[in-house]
Amino acid sequence: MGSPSLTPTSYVVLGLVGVFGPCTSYTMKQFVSVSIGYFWPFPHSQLYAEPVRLAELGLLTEKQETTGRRRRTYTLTDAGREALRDWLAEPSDDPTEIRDLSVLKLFFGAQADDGDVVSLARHAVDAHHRRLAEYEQIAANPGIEAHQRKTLEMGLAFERMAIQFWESVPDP
Amino acid sequence: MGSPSLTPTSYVVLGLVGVFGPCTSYTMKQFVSVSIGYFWPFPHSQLYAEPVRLAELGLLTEKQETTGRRRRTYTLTDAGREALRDWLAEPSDDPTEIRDLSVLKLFFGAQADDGDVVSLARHAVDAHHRRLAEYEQIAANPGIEAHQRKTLEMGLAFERMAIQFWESVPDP
DNA sequence: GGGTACATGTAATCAGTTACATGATTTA
DNA sequence: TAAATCATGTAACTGATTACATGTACCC
Repeated sequence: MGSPSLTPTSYVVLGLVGVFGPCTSYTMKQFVSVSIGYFWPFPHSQLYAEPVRLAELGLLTEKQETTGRRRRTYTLTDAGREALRDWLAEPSDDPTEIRDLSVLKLFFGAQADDGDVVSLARHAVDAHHRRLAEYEQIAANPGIEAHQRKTLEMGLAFERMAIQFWESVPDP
Repeated sequence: MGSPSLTPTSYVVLGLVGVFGPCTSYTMKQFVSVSIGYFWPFPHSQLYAEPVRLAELGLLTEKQETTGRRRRTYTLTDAGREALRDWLAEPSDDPTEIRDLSVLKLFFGAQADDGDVVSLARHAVDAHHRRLAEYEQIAANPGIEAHQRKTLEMGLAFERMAIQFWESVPDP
């Protein structure tokens, strides 16, 4: 039982089609760019390639326009909805990966030239401020679904923490 | 100017050889598993494959034992040290990626069965507690280099934040 | 009606992962 | 000396990224 070789990206697609109902890759792309894309980034080409695979596996159905843009609309099958629900039911043990080049550079800071770490920290503070502002703008929309808002709160908390952290770096 | 097509992993290797001086892949592996491996994970095979590439590029030199384990010891060349320093000097604009399957599942929580989100949160609290304990144990060692300790503090701050966050999830 | 931005995809490449495999060393 | 574990690698595969390419709609 269970699903053969679905990646996180697969479930993202299943989840998105679940959220929207029948939709196209572009619809997903738009939504991703202001939501999960912030903490689980991937190129838009995946949103075109992955649904094809999922359709082959019988987890989505595909209907292509015969006219105009000939875009493909995807719909969850029962099997797809079940695969998604199974995945959601199983708590994850994989640890969080925080991939941050600035942190990586900080780690090797002893080998940097004087001043480089300080300017690294300054840039990071700026970047996290900008990111925080983006999140706050998104959060200002009152219509966000509860779980998605919760996720956003994680983002907000992270950015605030990161700002505090990087502000503390230049000091002894 | 600048380096042609070095990945973050490349710089990790350069940085590690810089930290240790001449060393083998296994030495790197050991250190990675209690330091950067926590927030920038990758399989040990990379630590065998990547130095070969870097040696071809002239950024490392390789010396292989002729006897016993025939292990290869790598050393930074001047070009390698310069490439590393250049990279460290340029502040990164790439945003942080927080890859966390639990957060991803939370995001799609509206489509989960009753109770699944709550148990997801419980598992996450546990996992982050365990991770925090590991970090604290590492931090107890007084001999850690300053920048590395700073990085560890980021990890500590993140885990504390994550615990707080996930504890808040089951509630309204 | 021409330019520009939005929209929709495909093909090739490659870094990273998985899986395997064996050699060396320690320990019981 | 057998077994277990540590150490050292390689080969194949593939998901993801990069780069390209073109179609459609809108705006000036």
